[in-house]
Amino acid sequence: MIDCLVRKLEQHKHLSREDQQVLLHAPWQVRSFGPRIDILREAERPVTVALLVEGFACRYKLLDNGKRQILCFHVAGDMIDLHAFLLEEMDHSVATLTPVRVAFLPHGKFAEIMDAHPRLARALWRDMAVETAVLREWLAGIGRRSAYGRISHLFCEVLVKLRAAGAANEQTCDLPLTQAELGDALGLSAVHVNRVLQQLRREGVITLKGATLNVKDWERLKEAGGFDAAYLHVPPATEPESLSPA
Amino acid sequence: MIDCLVRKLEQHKHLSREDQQVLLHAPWQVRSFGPRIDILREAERPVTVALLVEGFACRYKLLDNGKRQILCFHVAGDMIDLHAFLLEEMDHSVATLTPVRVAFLPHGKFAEIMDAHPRLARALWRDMAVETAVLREWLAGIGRRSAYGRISHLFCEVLVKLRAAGAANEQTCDLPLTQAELGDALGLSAVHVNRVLQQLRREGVITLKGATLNVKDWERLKEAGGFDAAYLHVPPATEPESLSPA
DNA sequence: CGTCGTATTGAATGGGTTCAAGTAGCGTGG
DNA sequence: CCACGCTACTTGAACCCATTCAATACGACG
Repeated sequence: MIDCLVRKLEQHKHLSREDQQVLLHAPWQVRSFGPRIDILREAERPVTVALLVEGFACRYKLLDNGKRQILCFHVAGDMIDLHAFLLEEMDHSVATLTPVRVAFLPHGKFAEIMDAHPRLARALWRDMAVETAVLREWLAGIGRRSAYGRISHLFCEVLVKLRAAGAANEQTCDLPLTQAELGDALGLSAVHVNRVLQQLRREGVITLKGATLNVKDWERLKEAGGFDAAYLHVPPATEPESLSPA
Repeated sequence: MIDCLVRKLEQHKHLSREDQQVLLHAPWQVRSFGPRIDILREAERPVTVALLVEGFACRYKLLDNGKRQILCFHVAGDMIDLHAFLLEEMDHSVATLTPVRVAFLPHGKFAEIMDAHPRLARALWRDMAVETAVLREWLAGIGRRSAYGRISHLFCEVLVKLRAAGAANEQTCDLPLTQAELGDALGLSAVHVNRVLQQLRREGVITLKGATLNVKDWERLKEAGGFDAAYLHVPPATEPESLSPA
């Protein structure tokens, strides 16, 4: 169960048997949550670290003007509150999208492991750096791309990330988001998301039905979003270069 | 010289004498750069870590549509390429704004220090988490705030950050940015930045002349930007709550 | 004193929002 | 099994914030 984390960390660098064991056998406590539920709220001070082991979640911020910005999406294997471990207080919230299961581990225990296993600490640190790299790409996209480009880019990102996590095939993956949520993630209104989606469908680039995204023309989508997977820092083998060009 | 880093790290938690010494006496190599120069470019693979010891710099991304997005600003005491240490390859560029001095340390040496001094590693890790927190706030601002709000918010942030770094007084600080650069940071056109600045001046909220920002009405600016300093995770004492309310 | 970069101004355009109404899909209870 | 009600999705029209283009002013500096 915890091995979704081990698997992810190992994608980049092999972990020693000991490092793996210490993670797997730590006293994690697993809890389940329904969909669209806050797991952590801004200004909270968690006493545990949390690992998403199943389902989809997202970070978000509520602004004083009543609007919401989704900051990133999380899938199984992601640590969702390392920030609070390092900074004490949450400066944003984390909510579920689908039903999820989350494994918790007390800060003290986690700190012990980190201090005693620098390799493991480094791997988690690196993982956080990847998350930050994605955040930077989002910033660039929201700041400087058109709605059409942003949506295309997000779809590229999701497909590559889920393929790397082994949770998607060639051109299809889960995307359990309403159009309003897509808007909140991309800095757009739900109405405009709707119109752009229709355009993408009309052009035969994608299909989006229920919670399933189907990329029918990868090259076109990539082009539309100006997508270059480098910032995701996934092993090249897992990139979908091999997708049917039409 | 390197103590700008030590000072920053100590703001949060005291470092042992040994931790301090190991940082201060590492074999740093200092180099100077002129203004508006790239220090690191996207796709590069640096073999050192870099610490900004004097001047202002920024990260940025160039998009395929020719536009630029500035991702964050850096001041003395900031590590500017920990990402490349963790991820190998730069996924964005770092450029100077003013003339700067940068201290370099080989990755190998840095890795040794990190592995041998978990406390120090944790402090740097924490520092990176703060940078990420700021990035999230930028994302929320660009995604969901008006131009007027974004500019106000940025000015609040800069003032608080520089005050915390001891590089600003009550209401005045350096801001060595052209309006075009402000636009690139905020996802706005230079023309519109200009118009909003004039409005802020007209309203008597700020003054911005050359490279100097003067906040004449902190409360008003804070209100306009919906600013709440929590995300900066600076010690409360350094926040400018005490500013003249008019 | 000319020149180059930065700041300023005006007018026209447009991408995206907002508001409002209508439709489709789906689980629930009668 | 159907009516109900919810939520998500869709569509149209009016509006507006911000962009773009283009011209002008300013100011520092050689």
